[in-house]
Amino acid sequence: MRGNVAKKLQEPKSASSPASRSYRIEEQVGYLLRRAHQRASAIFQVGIGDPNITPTQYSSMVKLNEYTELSQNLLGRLVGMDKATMQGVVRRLKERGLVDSRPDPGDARRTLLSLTTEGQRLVNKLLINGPAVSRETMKPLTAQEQRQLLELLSKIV
Amino acid sequence: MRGNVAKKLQEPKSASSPASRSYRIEEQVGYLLRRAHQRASAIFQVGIGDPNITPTQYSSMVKLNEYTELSQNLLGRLVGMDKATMQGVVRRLKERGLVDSRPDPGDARRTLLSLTTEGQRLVNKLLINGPAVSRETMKPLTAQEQRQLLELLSKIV
DNA sequence: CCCATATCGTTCGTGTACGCACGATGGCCA
DNA sequence: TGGCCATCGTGCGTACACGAACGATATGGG
Repeated sequence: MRGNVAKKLQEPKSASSPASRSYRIEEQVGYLLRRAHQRASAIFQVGIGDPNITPTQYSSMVKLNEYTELSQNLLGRLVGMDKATMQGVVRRLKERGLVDSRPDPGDARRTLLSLTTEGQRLVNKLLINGPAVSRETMKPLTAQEQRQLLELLSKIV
Repeated sequence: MRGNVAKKLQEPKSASSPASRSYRIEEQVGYLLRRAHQRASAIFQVGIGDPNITPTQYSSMVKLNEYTELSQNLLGRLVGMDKATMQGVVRRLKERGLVDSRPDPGDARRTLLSLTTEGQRLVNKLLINGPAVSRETMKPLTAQEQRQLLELLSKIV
Protein backbone atom coordinates (compact mmCIF):
# COMPACT_ATOMS: atom_id res chain seq x y z
CA MET A 1 0.00 0.00 0.00
CA ARG A 2 2.88 2.37 0.59
CA GLY A 3 0.31 4.57 2.36
CA ASN A 4 2.06 7.84 2.69
CA VAL A 5 0.08 9.59 5.33
CA ALA A 6 1.52 13.00 4.61
CA LYS A 7 0.55 12.83 0.97
CA LYS A 8 -2.35 15.17 0.62
CA LEU A 9 -1.89 16.96 3.91
CA GLN A 10 -1.90 20.66 4.16
CA GLU A 11 0.80 22.08 6.35
CA PRO A 12 -0.18 22.26 9.97
CA LYS A 13 -1.18 25.77 10.79
CA SER A 14 1.85 25.94 13.09
CA ALA A 15 3.13 29.00 14.86
CA SER A 16 -0.55 29.60 15.37
CA SER A 17 -0.78 31.39 18.67
CA PRO A 18 2.09 33.29 20.19
CA ALA A 19 1.53 31.86 23.67
CA SER A 20 1.65 28.19 22.62
CA ARG A 21 5.34 27.43 22.77
CA SER A 22 4.94 24.27 20.71
CA TYR A 23 2.43 22.17 22.59
CA ARG A 24 2.44 18.88 20.76
CA ILE A 25 -0.16 16.37 21.74
CA GLU A 26 2.26 13.56 20.88
CA GLU A 27 4.58 14.73 23.64
CA GLN A 28 2.05 14.83 26.45
CA VAL A 29 2.16 12.13 29.12
CA GLY A 30 -1.51 11.38 28.97
CA TYR A 31 -1.43 10.83 25.24
CA LEU A 32 1.66 8.63 25.42
CA LEU A 33 0.21 6.61 28.26
CA ARG A 34 -2.93 5.93 26.25
CA ARG A 35 -0.94 4.77 23.24
CA ALA A 36 1.46 2.68 25.34
CA HIS A 37 -1.43 1.07 27.16
CA GLN A 38 -3.10 0.25 23.87
CA ARG A 39 0.03 -1.44 22.58
CA ALA A 40 0.57 -3.35 25.82
CA SER A 41 -3.00 -4.65 25.68
CA ALA A 42 -2.56 -5.80 22.12
CA ILE A 43 0.63 -7.67 22.99
CA PHE A 44 -1.09 -9.22 25.98
CA GLN A 45 -3.96 -10.42 23.90
CA VAL A 46 -1.83 -12.38 21.47
CA GLY A 47 0.80 -13.47 23.97
CA ILE A 48 -0.98 -14.56 27.11
CA GLY A 49 -2.21 -17.81 25.61
CA ASP A 50 -5.98 -17.42 25.80
CA PRO A 51 -7.63 -14.82 23.56
CA ASN A 52 -10.70 -14.70 25.78
CA ILE A 53 -8.88 -13.47 28.85
CA THR A 54 -8.37 -9.72 29.15
CA PRO A 55 -5.65 -7.94 31.12
CA THR A 56 -8.01 -6.99 33.93
CA GLN A 57 -9.43 -10.48 34.17
CA TYR A 58 -5.89 -11.80 34.32
CA SER A 59 -4.89 -9.37 37.09
CA SER A 60 -7.93 -10.37 39.10
CA MET A 61 -7.23 -14.05 38.75
CA VAL A 62 -3.58 -13.62 39.66
CA LYS A 63 -4.56 -11.81 42.84
CA LEU A 64 -7.16 -14.41 43.72
CA ASN A 65 -4.51 -17.03 43.18
CA GLU A 66 -2.29 -15.26 45.70
CA TYR A 67 -4.89 -14.67 48.38
CA THR A 68 -7.25 -17.61 47.94
CA GLU A 69 -10.32 -15.62 49.01
CA LEU A 70 -11.09 -11.92 48.85
CA SER A 71 -14.12 -9.69 49.00
CA GLN A 72 -15.05 -8.11 45.69
CA ASN A 73 -14.31 -4.63 46.93
CA LEU A 74 -10.91 -5.53 48.35
CA LEU A 75 -9.95 -7.33 45.18
CA GLY A 76 -10.87 -4.19 43.31
CA ARG A 77 -8.59 -2.10 45.47
CA LEU A 78 -5.74 -4.55 45.06
CA VAL A 79 -5.91 -4.50 41.27
CA GLY A 80 -6.91 -0.85 40.89
CA MET A 81 -10.44 -1.19 39.65
CA ASP A 82 -13.56 0.78 40.42
CA LYS A 83 -16.24 -1.28 42.16
CA ALA A 84 -18.57 -0.86 39.21
CA THR A 85 -15.86 -2.09 36.86
CA MET A 86 -15.03 -4.93 39.23
CA GLN A 87 -18.64 -6.00 39.17
CA GLY A 88 -18.52 -6.57 35.43
CA VAL A 89 -15.17 -8.33 35.49
CA VAL A 90 -16.29 -10.70 38.24
CA ARG A 91 -19.61 -11.40 36.55
CA ARG A 92 -17.87 -12.50 33.37
CA LEU A 93 -15.37 -14.64 35.25
CA LYS A 94 -18.21 -16.31 37.13
CA GLU A 95 -20.17 -16.89 33.93
CA ARG A 96 -17.15 -18.78 32.58
CA GLY A 97 -16.82 -20.88 35.70
CA LEU A 98 -13.41 -19.46 36.60
CA VAL A 99 -14.48 -17.77 39.81
CA ASP A 100 -16.84 -18.74 42.60
CA SER A 101 -18.50 -16.58 45.22
CA ARG A 102 -20.15 -17.05 48.60
CA PRO A 103 -21.57 -14.60 51.11
CA ASP A 104 -19.12 -13.52 53.79
CA PRO A 105 -20.33 -15.29 56.96
CA GLY A 106 -19.03 -12.44 59.11
CA ASP A 107 -20.40 -9.53 57.07
CA ALA A 108 -23.60 -9.83 55.10
CA ARG A 109 -22.67 -6.91 52.86
CA ARG A 110 -19.71 -8.73 51.39
CA THR A 111 -19.22 -11.40 48.78
CA LEU A 112 -16.15 -13.59 49.05
CA LEU A 113 -14.52 -14.55 45.77
CA SER A 114 -12.22 -17.42 44.97
CA LEU A 115 -10.90 -19.26 41.93
CA THR A 116 -12.57 -22.48 40.91
CA THR A 117 -10.36 -25.48 40.18
CA GLU A 118 -10.77 -24.60 36.54
CA GLY A 119 -9.77 -21.02 37.29
CA GLN A 120 -6.66 -22.14 39.15
CA ARG A 121 -5.68 -24.42 36.32
CA LEU A 122 -6.09 -21.62 33.79
CA VAL A 123 -4.27 -18.91 35.70
CA ASN A 124 -1.32 -21.18 36.36
CA LYS A 125 -1.14 -21.85 32.64
CA LEU A 126 -1.33 -18.14 31.80
CA LEU A 127 1.26 -17.21 34.41
CA ILE A 128 3.83 -19.09 32.35
CA ASN A 129 3.37 -16.57 29.54
CA GLY A 130 3.23 -13.49 31.78
CA PRO A 131 6.95 -12.74 31.77
CA ALA A 132 7.18 -13.10 27.99
CA VAL A 133 4.34 -10.61 27.52
CA SER A 134 6.12 -8.05 29.69
CA ARG A 135 9.39 -8.70 27.87
CA GLU A 136 7.79 -8.26 24.48
CA THR A 137 6.13 -5.01 25.56
CA MET A 138 9.46 -3.54 26.63
CA LYS A 139 11.46 -5.02 23.80
CA PRO A 140 12.37 -1.62 22.28
CA LEU A 141 14.17 -0.71 25.52
CA THR A 142 17.53 -1.69 26.93
CA ALA A 143 17.62 -3.58 30.21
CA GLN A 144 18.45 -0.41 32.09
CA GLU A 145 15.70 1.53 30.37
CA GLN A 146 13.25 -1.20 31.26
CA ARG A 147 14.10 -0.88 34.94
CA GLN A 148 13.82 2.90 34.67
CA LEU A 149 10.44 2.76 33.03
CA LEU A 150 9.03 0.46 35.70
CA GLU A 151 10.39 2.71 38.41
CA LEU A 152 9.04 5.89 36.87
CA LEU A 153 5.62 4.37 36.25
CA SER A 154 5.46 3.17 39.85
CA LYS A 155 5.98 6.72 40.99
CA ILE A 156 3.14 8.23 39.01
CA VAL A 157 0.53 5.55 39.71
CA MET B 1 -11.54 5.99 57.89
CA ARG B 2 -8.03 4.68 58.45
CA GLY B 3 -8.99 1.84 56.14
CA ASN B 4 -6.18 -0.62 56.62
CA VAL B 5 -6.45 -2.83 53.61
CA ALA B 6 -4.19 -5.50 55.06
CA LYS B 7 -6.32 -5.90 58.16
CA LYS B 8 -8.13 -9.14 57.76
CA LEU B 9 -6.02 -10.48 54.93
CA GLN B 10 -4.63 -13.93 54.99
CA GLU B 11 -1.02 -14.13 53.99
CA PRO B 12 -0.52 -14.47 50.28
CA LYS B 13 0.20 -18.05 49.45
CA SER B 14 3.68 -16.89 48.36
CA ALA B 15 6.56 -19.10 47.39
CA SER B 16 3.81 -21.06 45.74
CA SER B 17 5.41 -22.60 42.72
CA PRO B 18 9.12 -23.20 42.42
CA ALA B 19 9.34 -21.89 38.86
CA SER B 20 7.71 -18.51 39.56
CA ARG B 21 10.64 -16.39 40.59
CA SER B 22 8.39 -13.77 42.18
CA TYR B 23 6.12 -12.63 39.38
CA ARG B 24 4.27 -9.69 40.87
CA ILE B 25 1.47 -8.25 38.85
CA GLU B 26 2.21 -4.83 40.32
CA GLU B 27 5.62 -4.87 38.65
CA GLN B 28 4.45 -5.69 35.14
CA VAL B 29 4.51 -2.97 32.50
CA GLY B 30 1.00 -3.62 31.30
CA TYR B 31 -0.43 -3.33 34.77
CA LEU B 32 1.50 -0.15 35.54
CA LEU B 33 0.50 1.39 32.22
CA ARG B 34 -3.16 0.72 32.96
CA ARG B 35 -2.93 2.34 36.38
CA ALA B 36 -0.90 5.28 35.14
CA HIS B 37 -3.34 5.85 32.31
CA GLN B 38 -6.24 5.78 34.75
CA ARG B 39 -4.61 8.40 36.92
CA ALA B 40 -3.72 10.58 33.94
CA SER B 41 -7.31 10.46 32.73
CA ALA B 42 -8.62 11.44 36.16
CA ILE B 43 -6.26 14.41 36.33
CA PHE B 44 -7.25 15.42 32.81
CA GLN B 45 -10.91 15.34 33.65
CA VAL B 46 -10.64 17.77 36.55
CA GLY B 47 -7.89 19.93 35.07
CA ILE B 48 -8.71 20.51 31.43
CA GLY B 49 -11.51 22.95 32.20
CA ASP B 50 -14.53 21.23 30.71
CA PRO B 51 -15.83 18.05 32.39
CA ASN B 52 -17.62 16.98 29.23
CA ILE B 53 -14.51 16.72 27.11
CA THR B 54 -12.60 13.44 27.25
CA PRO B 55 -8.90 12.93 26.50
CA THR B 56 -9.61 11.39 23.11
CA GLN B 57 -12.01 14.15 22.15
CA TYR B 58 -9.38 16.66 23.17
CA SER B 59 -6.67 14.97 21.10
CA SER B 60 -8.94 14.92 18.08
CA MET B 61 -9.82 18.59 18.42
CA VAL B 62 -6.19 19.59 18.88
CA LYS B 63 -5.25 17.77 15.69
CA LEU B 64 -8.14 19.28 13.76
CA ASN B 65 -7.01 22.66 15.02
CA GLU B 66 -3.56 22.01 13.57
CA TYR B 67 -4.63 20.72 10.19
CA THR B 68 -7.91 22.56 9.57
CA GLU B 69 -9.43 19.67 7.65
CA LEU B 70 -8.80 15.94 7.76
CA SER B 71 -10.55 12.75 6.70
CA GLN B 72 -11.92 10.72 9.57
CA ASN B 73 -9.58 7.83 8.90
CA LEU B 74 -6.49 10.01 8.71
CA LEU B 75 -7.43 11.81 11.90
CA GLY B 76 -7.74 8.42 13.53
CA ARG B 77 -4.26 7.46 12.45
CA LEU B 78 -2.83 10.75 13.68
CA VAL B 79 -4.29 10.37 17.16
CA GLY B 80 -3.96 6.59 17.41
CA MET B 81 -7.57 5.52 17.31
CA ASP B 82 -9.27 2.63 15.65
CA LYS B 83 -11.71 3.68 12.95
CA ALA B 84 -14.59 2.22 14.93
CA THR B 85 -13.55 4.22 17.98
CA MET B 86 -13.04 7.30 15.85
CA GLN B 87 -16.56 6.99 14.55
CA GLY B 88 -18.00 7.30 18.04
CA VAL B 89 -15.72 10.15 19.06
CA VAL B 90 -16.56 12.14 15.94
CA ARG B 91 -20.26 11.48 16.28
CA ARG B 92 -20.30 12.89 19.79
CA LEU B 93 -18.26 15.93 18.77
CA LYS B 94 -20.66 16.57 15.91
CA GLU B 95 -23.69 16.17 18.15
CA ARG B 96 -22.25 18.93 20.34
CA GLY B 97 -21.63 21.23 17.42
CA LEU B 98 -17.87 21.21 17.88
CA VAL B 99 -17.04 19.47 14.61
CA ASP B 100 -18.44 19.71 11.11
CA SER B 101 -18.18 17.29 8.22
CA ARG B 102 -18.59 17.38 4.48
CA PRO B 103 -18.03 14.77 1.79
CA ASP B 104 -14.60 14.86 0.21
CA PRO B 105 -15.20 16.30 -3.28
CA GLY B 106 -12.32 14.27 -4.66
CA ASP B 107 -13.14 10.93 -3.04
CA ALA B 108 -16.69 9.88 -2.31
CA ARG B 109 -15.57 7.35 0.29
CA ARG B 110 -14.20 10.02 2.56
CA THR B 111 -15.65 12.48 5.00
CA LEU B 112 -13.71 15.65 5.68
CA LEU B 113 -13.80 16.89 9.24
CA SER B 114 -13.15 20.33 10.62
CA LEU B 115 -13.76 22.30 13.79
CA THR B 116 -16.72 24.63 13.95
CA THR B 117 -16.18 28.16 15.21
CA GLU B 118 -17.50 26.93 18.53
CA GLY B 119 -15.05 24.03 18.43
CA GLN B 120 -12.14 26.34 17.70
CA ARG B 121 -13.13 28.61 20.53
CA LEU B 122 -13.34 25.67 22.94
CA VAL B 123 -10.11 23.95 21.98
CA ASN B 124 -8.17 27.18 22.26
CA LYS B 125 -9.57 27.60 25.74
CA LEU B 126 -8.66 24.02 26.71
CA LEU B 127 -5.18 24.30 25.25
CA ILE B 128 -4.39 26.84 27.94
CA ASN B 129 -4.84 24.13 30.56
CA GLY B 130 -3.05 21.38 28.65
CA PRO B 131 0.43 22.03 30.02
CA ALA B 132 -0.84 22.18 33.60
CA VAL B 133 -2.54 18.80 33.21
CA SER B 134 0.70 17.25 31.99
CA ARG B 135 2.62 18.92 34.79
CA GLU B 136 0.23 17.67 37.42
CA THR B 137 0.37 14.13 36.05
CA MET B 138 4.16 14.07 36.30
CA LYS B 139 4.34 15.98 39.55
CA PRO B 140 5.84 13.05 41.51
CA LEU B 141 8.86 13.09 39.19
CA THR B 142 11.88 15.37 38.99
CA ALA B 143 12.42 17.37 35.84
CA GLN B 144 14.96 14.86 34.60
CA GLU B 145 12.71 11.93 35.35
CA GLN B 146 9.90 13.63 33.48
CA ARG B 147 12.03 13.90 30.37
CA GLN B 148 13.11 10.27 30.77
CA LEU B 149 9.56 9.05 31.11
CA LEU B 150 8.45 10.85 27.96
CA GLU B 151 11.40 9.44 26.06
CA LEU B 152 10.85 5.89 27.25
CA LEU B 153 7.14 6.00 26.52
CA SER B 154 7.83 7.32 23.02
CA LYS B 155 9.98 4.29 22.38
CA ILE B 156 7.39 1.70 23.32
CA VAL B 157 4.41 3.29 21.58
C1' DC C 1 -12.63 -1.34 -20.10
C1' DC C 2 -13.20 -4.70 -16.40
C1' DC C 3 -12.23 -6.99 -12.48
C1' DA C 4 -9.50 -8.07 -8.34
C1' DT C 5 -8.04 -5.66 -4.54
C1' DA C 6 -7.81 -1.97 -1.32
C1' DT C 7 -9.70 1.85 1.29
C1' DC C 8 -13.41 4.38 3.69
C1' DG C 9 -16.92 4.87 6.94
C1' DT C 10 -20.73 2.35 9.52
C1' DT C 11 -22.69 -1.10 12.52
C1' DC C 12 -22.65 -4.79 15.90
C1' DG C 13 -20.91 -7.25 19.80
C1' DT C 14 -17.95 -7.45 23.81
C1' DG C 15 -15.23 -5.55 27.35
C1' DT C 16 -13.06 -1.94 30.30
C1' DA C 17 -13.85 2.42 33.06
C1' DC C 18 -16.27 5.35 36.18
C1' DG C 19 -19.83 8.63 38.21
C1' DC C 20 -24.15 8.37 40.45
C1' DA C 21 -27.98 6.65 42.97
C1' DC C 22 -29.88 2.89 45.45
C1' DG C 23 -30.90 -0.52 49.16
C1' DA C 24 -28.95 -3.39 52.64
C1' DT C 25 -25.84 -3.87 56.27
C1' DG C 26 -22.31 -2.66 59.79
C1' DG C 27 -19.97 0.22 63.31
C1' DC C 28 -19.77 3.78 66.47
C1' DC C 29 -21.12 7.23 69.56
C1' DA C 30 -24.29 10.06 72.08
C1' DT D 1 -29.95 1.39 72.54
C1' DG D 2 -31.03 4.21 68.74
C1' DG D 3 -29.67 6.87 65.09
C1' DC D 4 -26.03 8.62 62.01
C1' DC D 5 -22.71 7.62 58.81
C1' DA D 6 -19.65 4.54 56.25
C1' DT D 7 -19.19 0.46 53.44
C1' DC D 8 -20.68 -3.18 50.21
C1' DG D 9 -22.51 -4.74 46.01
C1' DT D 10 -25.78 -3.63 42.12
C1' DG D 11 -27.84 -1.08 38.25
C1' DC D 12 -27.82 2.63 34.92
C1' DG D 13 -25.85 5.87 31.70
C1' DT D 14 -21.90 7.35 29.03
C1' DA D 15 -17.53 6.85 26.82
C1' DC D 16 -13.27 4.52 24.95
C1' DA D 17 -11.40 0.35 22.43
C1' DC D 18 -11.28 -2.95 18.90
C1' DG D 19 -12.36 -7.17 15.97
C1' DA D 20 -15.44 -8.53 12.35
C1' DA D 21 -18.58 -7.95 8.72
C1' DC D 22 -20.66 -4.87 5.39
C1' DG D 23 -21.65 -1.79 1.33
C1' DA D 24 -19.87 1.88 -1.40
C1' DT D 25 -16.14 3.69 -3.81
C1' DA D 26 -11.21 3.93 -5.88
C1' DT D 27 -7.40 2.15 -8.25
C1' DG D 28 -4.28 -0.43 -10.95
C1' DG D 29 -3.18 -4.32 -14.02
C1' DG D 30 -4.40 -7.21 -17.65
